[in-house]
Amino acid sequence: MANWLVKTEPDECSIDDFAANPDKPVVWEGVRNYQARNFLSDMAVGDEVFIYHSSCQHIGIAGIVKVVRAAYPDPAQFDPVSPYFDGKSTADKPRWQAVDMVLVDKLPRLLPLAEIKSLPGLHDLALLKKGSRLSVMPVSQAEWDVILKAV
DNA sequence: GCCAACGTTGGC
DNA sequence: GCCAACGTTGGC
Repeated sequence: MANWLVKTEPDECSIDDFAANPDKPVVWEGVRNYQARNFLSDMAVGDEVFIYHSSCQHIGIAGIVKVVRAAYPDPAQFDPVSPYFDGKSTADKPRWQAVDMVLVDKLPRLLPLAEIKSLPGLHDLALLKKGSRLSVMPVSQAEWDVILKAV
């Protein structure tokens, strides 16, 4: 059992998209970075994940979702119409992975980035590392607890 | 819109 | 294998 954080632009997919249809798994596709992909592959069913809204007006952690289907080949990589299409990917040798997730809770308030930065014990969190662009990252139990407590 | 930081590509 | 050029990320 592990915890994670994923970034998303809310215009693309926000916590409200999870909340709008709580029984329908959201396909977390389009991750096109190898390190992030490897973390996706490490996710297990039942793992809980912070949803982080980036590149938007209200930047921060918006809610919690959980994995309901572990990593499988990202369907978008085979779809020529998709912006995530990858011509170098084949069915027997897929490059990219997706997971399915559903809502656990929308946080009662969005926890802003500035506030996350002020919390103790998060120095190792990739989110706060200078220049880090990692979009899928592990969150330790201690880090998870610190963040949750601050909400 | 700016720009620093990063990852990927491709020529050599 | 090196590294310059390029495209992308993402906070401000």
